[in-house]
Amino acid sequence: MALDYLSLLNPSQAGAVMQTEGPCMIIAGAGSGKTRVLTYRIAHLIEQGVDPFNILALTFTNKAAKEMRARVEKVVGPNARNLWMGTFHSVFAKILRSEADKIGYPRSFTIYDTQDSKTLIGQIVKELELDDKLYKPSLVLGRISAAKNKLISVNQYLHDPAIKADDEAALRPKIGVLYQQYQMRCFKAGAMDFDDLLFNTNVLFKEHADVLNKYQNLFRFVMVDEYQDTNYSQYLITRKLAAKERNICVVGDDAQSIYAFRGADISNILNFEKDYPELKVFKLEQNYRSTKNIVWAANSVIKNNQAQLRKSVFSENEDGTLIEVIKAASDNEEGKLVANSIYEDKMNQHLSYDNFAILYRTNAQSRAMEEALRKLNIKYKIVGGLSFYQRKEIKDLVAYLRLTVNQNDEQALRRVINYPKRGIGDTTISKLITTADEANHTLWEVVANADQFMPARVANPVVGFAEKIKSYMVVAQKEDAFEAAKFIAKNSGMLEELYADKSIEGLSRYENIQELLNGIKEYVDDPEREDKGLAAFLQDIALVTDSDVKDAQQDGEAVTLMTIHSAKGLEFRNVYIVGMEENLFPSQMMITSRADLEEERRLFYVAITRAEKKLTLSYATSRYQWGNLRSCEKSRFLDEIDPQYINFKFAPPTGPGSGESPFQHVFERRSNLVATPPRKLAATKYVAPADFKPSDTSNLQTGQRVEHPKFGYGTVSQLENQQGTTKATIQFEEVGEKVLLLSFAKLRVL
DNA sequence: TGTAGGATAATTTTT
DNA sequence: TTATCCTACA
Repeated sequence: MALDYLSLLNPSQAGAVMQTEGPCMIIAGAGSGKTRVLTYRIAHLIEQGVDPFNILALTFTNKAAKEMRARVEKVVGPNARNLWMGTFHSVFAKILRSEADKIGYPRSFTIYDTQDSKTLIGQIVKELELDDKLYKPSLVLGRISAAKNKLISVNQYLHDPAIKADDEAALRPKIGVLYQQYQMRCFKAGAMDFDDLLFNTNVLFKEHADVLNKYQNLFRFVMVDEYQDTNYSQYLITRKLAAKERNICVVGDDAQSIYAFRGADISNILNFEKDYPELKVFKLEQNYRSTKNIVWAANSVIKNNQAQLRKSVFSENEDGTLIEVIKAASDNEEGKLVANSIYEDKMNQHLSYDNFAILYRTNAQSRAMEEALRKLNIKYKIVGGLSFYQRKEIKDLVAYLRLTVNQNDEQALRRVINYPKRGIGDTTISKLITTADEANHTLWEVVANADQFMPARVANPVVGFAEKIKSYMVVAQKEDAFEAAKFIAKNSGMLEELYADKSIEGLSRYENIQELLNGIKEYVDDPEREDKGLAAFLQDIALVTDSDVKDAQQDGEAVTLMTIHSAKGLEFRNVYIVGMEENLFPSQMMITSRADLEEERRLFYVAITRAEKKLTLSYATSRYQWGNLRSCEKSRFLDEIDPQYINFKFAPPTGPGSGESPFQHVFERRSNLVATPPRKLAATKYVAPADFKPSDTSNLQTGQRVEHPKFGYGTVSQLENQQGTTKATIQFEEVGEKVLLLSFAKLRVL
């Protein structure tokens, strides 16, 4: 069997797979078969007789973990399910769940998401009567988070003169106090934020040698993917776990380090060599993913960085097509040109929309792209952005569930104590909080016994609320997560309230709740699930990101839209990197220091290397920002690509009907012309009649007049049949020529 | 206490 | 442009 997969690997890959004992570092260039090596390495371990329960493999996303588990399973069979595989956060949350009492937290602790943390900080700032302009929650949380990632405790923070000087220089001397208060409130609420999961794991291992010992014996083989993205806290956890057996293998690529803003520290790679002098290093430099042109272009970009481990990534694939650059006059036109290009390539090369990805620096850029894709009836899916679990109605129901599991969860309590309305106002809530503070009770104790602290008239609804929650606790103890959630959704009055709202949003909120319940049902019905309780479910979803959710419900082929950050680790045949403009990419916040700019450049490197066959870059000379037009300059990164890999392509002739001559993908290398705002307001905007009904278009003829709900009236000028689908070219009166697929387009024949 | 409407701020990237 | 926050009034 061993020979079997060795034949699939090149010498350095095989070396890394066979090196199972002792510390090992794999420097893996982009597209060099890193996942394949990790997969076979795990498979190899198992075939050598290592029990999967003794293997810990840490990844950065749930998706990567899931994918790797599936791939290992293909090689070694169902045994792979017993692997400890997951993100740092999910694996250690799981461990903390069984050990939390040792460090003073309840085992059913809540995980605060970023929003909970920010809200709490905002509340503390208010309570301490600090200036909320100065102490913005996101800034304060960033400071706290950075401290935790470096394992700086509240006490250390308060007593460190350097930190003190820093905060005072920034005119924010109270950050330490806020950190202290925040930490205390979280602790009281039985809650940990994302960083606490790692911080407290360190505390646990430090203070309880027996526990550390237990996991050292359990995890005889430790593997870490994307090692360049680990922070100090994560580094220390893995070092401790591997201290005994020293069987640790890390995989990383310094050129792809893009999470320094989250505390990731490239020096972990350098530290690694110091910690394990007997280290074996493997370099994977052959790129199997991309064409030569793409690899060369990427190399020409990254060599502008000073700080990097030298390695030479090369490709033996075909040269491939040159990189195309699209220049657009505005963000909307950029969308249009990209969408057109996707449509053309799909048709000409008989591709599926799954082969395309549009990558951008910020989530806000997705909108222009979406609009353009919708106009051409191109299906797309968005990864990231507002997560399902961040929607209001979902958070509301989840807050009820959280409160049922952990009554001290302050943020959950505040969220639902007066939702649906039960006559508990802000005054009452602040009174409850101050009472709890003064009498040194938890908020829940005061809520449950409100009648002892305030007049009956105000206290009654509060006590009633507490009784409700108590009854949920009973249900949750007897029933599984689904039954409990269903009961709570009904009994809380949430379902009723949402059902009564007949607006479009109201309807979709109601559906979202149903979807959440379906999700819980699925969770409970999973035959391999051991713990079907509410607490386990909540723990699970707290660490789910939307890339995971969206992936699960992919239906049919669609173009993928996402930020470059979330594209890491993925690959697509044709990739579009949009918004190649100064102050956008590189981002305005990242151009002041060399280190930041280099991280931004690595991000560009990551983006380029996602493409297998064709890469297209685009930029706009003007862009809407906060409702008004700003002119933009093309990104410095464009000039860093060696021009020999770029196609200086001129535009196809302007089509009839498009009055504003939008098709100018002229790449002007030396042009410093200031953009002229191109956009004129649409004078008469066509509005579809309310009773618009699409007709059967199977017998459509050229010359016929049609109506489209978005484009208005037009005449069919051309019909074209391609592999069973019919393309219609239509001259619309207001928006000009459009090419529509009849199977998608909603047309009414007049 | 609840609501409506105006003022105001905001866009980096994510577990 | 949009979302959230705050204030004034019922």
